[in-house]
Amino acid sequence: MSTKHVNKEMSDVSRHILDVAAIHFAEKGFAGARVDEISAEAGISKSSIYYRVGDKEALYHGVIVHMVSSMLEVTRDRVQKVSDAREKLDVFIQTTADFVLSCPHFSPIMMREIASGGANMSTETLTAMGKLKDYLHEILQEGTAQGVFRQVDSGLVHLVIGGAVNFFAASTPIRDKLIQLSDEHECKCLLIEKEAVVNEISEFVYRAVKADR
Amino acid sequence: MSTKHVNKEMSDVSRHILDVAAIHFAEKGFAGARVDEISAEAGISKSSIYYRVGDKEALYHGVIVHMVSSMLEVTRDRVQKVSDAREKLDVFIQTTADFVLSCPHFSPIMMREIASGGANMSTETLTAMGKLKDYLHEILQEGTAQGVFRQVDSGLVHLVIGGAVNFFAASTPIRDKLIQLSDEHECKCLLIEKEAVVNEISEFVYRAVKADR
Amino acid sequence: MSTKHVNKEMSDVSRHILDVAAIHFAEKGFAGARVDEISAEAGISKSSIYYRVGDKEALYHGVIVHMVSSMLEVTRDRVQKVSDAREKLDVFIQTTADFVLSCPHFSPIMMREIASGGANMSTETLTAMGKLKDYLHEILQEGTAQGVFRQVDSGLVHLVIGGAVNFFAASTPIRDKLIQLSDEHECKCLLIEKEAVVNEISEFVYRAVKADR
Amino acid sequence: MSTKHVNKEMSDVSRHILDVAAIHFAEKGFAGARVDEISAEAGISKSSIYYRVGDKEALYHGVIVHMVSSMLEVTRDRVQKVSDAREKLDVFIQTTADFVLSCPHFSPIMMREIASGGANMSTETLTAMGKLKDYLHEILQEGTAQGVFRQVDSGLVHLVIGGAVNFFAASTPIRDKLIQLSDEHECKCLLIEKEAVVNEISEFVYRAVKADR
DNA sequence: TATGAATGAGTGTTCATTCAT
DNA sequence: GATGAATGAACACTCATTCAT
Repeated sequence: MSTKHVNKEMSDVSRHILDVAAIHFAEKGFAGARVDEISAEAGISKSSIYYRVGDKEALYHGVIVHMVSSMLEVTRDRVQKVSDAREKLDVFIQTTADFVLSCPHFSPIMMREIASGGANMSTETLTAMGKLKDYLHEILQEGTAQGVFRQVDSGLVHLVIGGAVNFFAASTPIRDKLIQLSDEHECKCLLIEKEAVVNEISEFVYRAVKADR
Repeated sequence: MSTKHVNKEMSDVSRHILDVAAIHFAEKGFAGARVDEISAEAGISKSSIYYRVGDKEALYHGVIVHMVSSMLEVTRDRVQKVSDAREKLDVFIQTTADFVLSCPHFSPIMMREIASGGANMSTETLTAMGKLKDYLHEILQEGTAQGVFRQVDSGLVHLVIGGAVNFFAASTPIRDKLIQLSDEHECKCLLIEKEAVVNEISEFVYRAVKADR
Repeated sequence: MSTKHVNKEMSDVSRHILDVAAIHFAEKGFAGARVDEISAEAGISKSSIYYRVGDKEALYHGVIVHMVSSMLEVTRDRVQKVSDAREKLDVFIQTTADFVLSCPHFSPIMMREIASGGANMSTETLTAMGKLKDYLHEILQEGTAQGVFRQVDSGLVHLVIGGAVNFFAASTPIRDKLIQLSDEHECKCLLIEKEAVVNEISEFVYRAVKADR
Repeated sequence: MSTKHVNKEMSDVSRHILDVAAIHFAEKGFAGARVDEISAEAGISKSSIYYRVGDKEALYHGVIVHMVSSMLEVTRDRVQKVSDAREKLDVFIQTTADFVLSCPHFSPIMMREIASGGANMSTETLTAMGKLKDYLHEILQEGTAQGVFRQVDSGLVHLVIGGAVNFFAASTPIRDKLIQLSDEHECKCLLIEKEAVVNEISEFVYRAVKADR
């Protein structure tokens, strides 16, 4: 892998390339994505992609690093603005969900990455993900100290939140297909209204972690 | 795609090929898996794979169909054996988790499949997955009718269970890497003992769906 | 580099591929040769070249190893047949020249290889070349012991023989161009009749190494 | 090919570019050399190389023309200073050797050029090389007239001198490798002391061409 | 039934060259 | 004069697939 312009501010062209690349990596995965297609869709020659960003691997890492660091930044900013533990948990979940839902490439890429055992994850990315888990850990610990949350494993909660939010975000096309297949019984679920679902997940998690009384 | 021997009993050789293929599809995804490598590892010539199973896509579908139908079968069998709604929910989660954890290729393959929007999922597979969701729907409806569960969206619960269990199963390598990176603070989570985690997830879900009083 | 069929008898197809490759490596060098052109000229698909022989580097090594080992074998056979030191020296030179002149790819490939400092020469090849030098060393030592040759450095003699023979073999096209350029004065040299040149070189070397009286 | 500034005095910058280029062409050949690398090592932008010197071919010709014309000039100057035929021959060989050994790029480039049949040699270069051969021809003719040299083909002698000197100069790295491979028997050759080798070659050639009595 | 051999259509990557500034 | 940016045209190499045996 070669990475270029690493410490410089990223140019608009590079940003555009990475945005297009993100779509392709999300839809087809690293191995399935085609540099030709990315270049064609970005309206930039293949050689220019190599000139600007580097090889396919650099493209992939550029996409992931940008996503994860953005998420980390957004989450930190928004969680810091509230003080109540329960509210913090809600904000954490809402922020996670907002980010994942507003950036449709995030879930597919992350889920594939997890599926491959983080084979292509840099330490940088892993550290950023670890920080996110640490935020949640602090929130839960604070809530437990205040008696609003029960003693609960933060890793597990993170798993549930991440799992639910990412599965929800990524499974939209599959759910659509499932709905079309089962026309006999009405769709009994609200999984269409995104906002409602996120609120439900938040409520769901709160109920699961709140102190027994 | 060509599929051969679809309705025949699958031979031991074909079974072996699909087992090896599952490992490769799980580790590298459809695009990343190599027919050469599968053939080499299975100890069967590439041409024989084409003769026995079909092309790469047939191989992939063979793997998925087998997995999903196995899961469906196992879940139905075990859920039928209990009668109490709460217990059924627990059995549903335990069975899901047992299956996912005992078949390490399941989560990676499914997560990639979801990430790609079910691009390679046959109607057969989708129907099977829909049935699984229906089981859960019935369990929850029964519990709600009995007053032990609150009114809750079954799609959402399915999402949470699937998300948590699959993320847990698939994220083991990444969690290991994260632990190695953060040696300063003790690992504060129990995410190592599989059985305990599954119980926690079950408890977690029960708390989230149980009736308010 | 990947090498295939290493220990097997080389098939006719592989032999043919290497023969064509030799021409291209001789004319254009390793970097300048094109696998596409070799494949086209050999009438064999590019993929088949990779299937049979391996990558470009394997192709190159295949060519070199075959040449050097052939030369070693031929030289040993022919030198063994004579007993007189002077005659041996003559046979050594004649054999070297015969081989180099009958295999027109040898000189260009060897000269480029020497020019690049043996960057692509395997130990196998180097050892074979070393053996050749050892043969000459023995011949000269024997002659010196018998009083027919003066005390002379075998490395130097090898250099002179190799240099002259290879320069002669490889410089034919350049000499032709030079002759065309200088039409005013008759070509004063006999460098057209190969056999005569080789005899001259042999005579030349003998005069240079023969004992003073 | 485009050549610029051909008739102008060459600037220091262009001289520097050609010097760096010479190293790369010597080490990797025309096809193997990289304009990027030359530009990077010369500390001059690629575009500037095109602006100053021209394309890759112009770079190559610039290097060769400079080398050959330098050699021609040096040889003429030094040969003119002596009058005795034998001494002239010695000076010719010494000058050739001095030039080749002091300019380490000469032999590799020339040997590759010969190997490729002079495919990239301009008439200018060929003429210069022809002149060199003519000098030698005159020297030998003079010596023959004076009865100190036997009747000998000047082309052949040129071949032997050129072959020996260039092979000696270019084969240093390979000889080093050969020496490392054969540690059991002492290195029986003096091919390490450059000056001695050149004297040996001169002696060698003299013995080969001197009149029989 | 089984496979070695062969290959077409990609696939990521390189590199000499150009051009606007 | 000088160069960063951009790219077309290769280029080595891969891989799923086929077919004669």
